[in-house]
Amino acid sequence: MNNSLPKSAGPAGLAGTASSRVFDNLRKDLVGGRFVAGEKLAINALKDRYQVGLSPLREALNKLAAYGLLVQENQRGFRVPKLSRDELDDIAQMRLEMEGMALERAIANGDSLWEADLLAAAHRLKRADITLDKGEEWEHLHTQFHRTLVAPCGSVWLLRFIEQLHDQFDRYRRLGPKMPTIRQELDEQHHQLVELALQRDAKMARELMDDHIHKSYEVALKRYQEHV
Amino acid sequence: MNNSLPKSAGPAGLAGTASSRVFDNLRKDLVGGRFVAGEKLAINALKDRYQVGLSPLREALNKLAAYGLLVQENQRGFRVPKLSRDELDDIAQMRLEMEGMALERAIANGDSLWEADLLAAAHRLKRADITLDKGEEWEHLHTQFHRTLVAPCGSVWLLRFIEQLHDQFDRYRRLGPKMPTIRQELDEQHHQLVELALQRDAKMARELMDDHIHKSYEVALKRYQEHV
DNA sequence: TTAGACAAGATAATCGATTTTTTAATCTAC
DNA sequence: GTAGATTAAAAAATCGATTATCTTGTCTAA
Repeated sequence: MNNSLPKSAGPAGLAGTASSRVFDNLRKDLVGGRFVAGEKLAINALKDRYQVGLSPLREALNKLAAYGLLVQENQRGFRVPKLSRDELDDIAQMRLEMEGMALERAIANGDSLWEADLLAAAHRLKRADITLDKGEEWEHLHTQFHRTLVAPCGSVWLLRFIEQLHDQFDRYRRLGPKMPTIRQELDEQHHQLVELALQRDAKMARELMDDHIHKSYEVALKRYQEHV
Repeated sequence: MNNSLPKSAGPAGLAGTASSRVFDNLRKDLVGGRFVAGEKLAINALKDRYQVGLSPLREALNKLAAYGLLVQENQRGFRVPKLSRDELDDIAQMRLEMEGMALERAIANGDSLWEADLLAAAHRLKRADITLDKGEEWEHLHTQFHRTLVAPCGSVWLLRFIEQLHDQFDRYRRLGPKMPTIRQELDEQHHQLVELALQRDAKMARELMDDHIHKSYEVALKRYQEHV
């Protein structure tokens, strides 16, 4: 028997350790808005919540702080970063620049395997949407779709930054309840993005991507403003 | 008495903890090339080297892994990331895009305080160069200069990514011994960058920045090729 | 020979307890 | 009353020891 099934999607292919498990779970919960922004984390409570000892928990918290999903202060532990309009604008602006760049490069580099992956990812996403999002399913497939879209951009660092920005952006977008109406419009764009990618129309694809991020930004902003 | 002196330049204003101290030191050493690329880190040896216990050491290693200066694998600890031509190209390319963008924005936003800071940073850097680099002095002032140059770009995330890319780039640039000849040429450009920034000539400044990064890239590439 | 099983040693990860520092509450002097 | 000192409780950071996993070398059976 071998360990071919990755049990964790942590930093790299880290599997199995308590630290990586709690990292994954905490990351999901932070991105999914299950903590209050600005909140101070009570480490002992987290120990219970994630069923893990102190050492692996602290290691996970340290990683998340370095990743930007937590802030760590002097000798007073960890807290969930505050949200701000300025930061949301910053994140959205950066997404525009970086995902636009990545998409153009991906369209230039992507091979036919990419085309297949893209179609598959879009299909899975659409199907999940019909069944109306049981749990985190749609979120995961959505992330996966955007990841696939830019995957062959040729820059490991660009992909890394984009991923990080997505996590940060989702802290805003996923405030409050779901909005199926707007989602439909955004889902429409996902398919148009695939179309344009397959046609290798980099210019139009980038414009659509800009629009897509703009629309998502408006959703996120609304959520943020309602949430305050 | 208060604690107005920051004792550490860690992730945020983290001061005092053993973890943050060892994080800073390890980061310096990794960026400065005092570890062999690809090397597996012997945690017990690090404990002695940095005079610190296992827990804070592991926390620092976890942070560095999330930051990208280490890689962490399954259940077999930490290692220093390998170097590769492809990655160097990627990093340099990303620096071109991001620092160019940041510089343009900084020139648009920077106030007169920035101008003063910039002149000061350039002066300190030049002076350190004359006294011929005692220890890490020049490196630190160099980092500081580039940081100051883009500081008022208005994007926290852009600054963060640039910082990260600098650390990665320096893993290549700082292989092997110093090269005073080329450094002189690069130092020249630092002053021209200040000139153009003060004149608010964004276009020329960006071109010069591109050239500056290109030249640095050539140095780094040479080092890398000699180092293999 | 050589692939696979096994055991011993080394290393990584985790635990439980201790030390240090912060926080909050109370007290005291003005 | 209020600023500052004092101290008890809480929380963070760290330590020392334990447990789990990997690695290496040796052996055995085909």
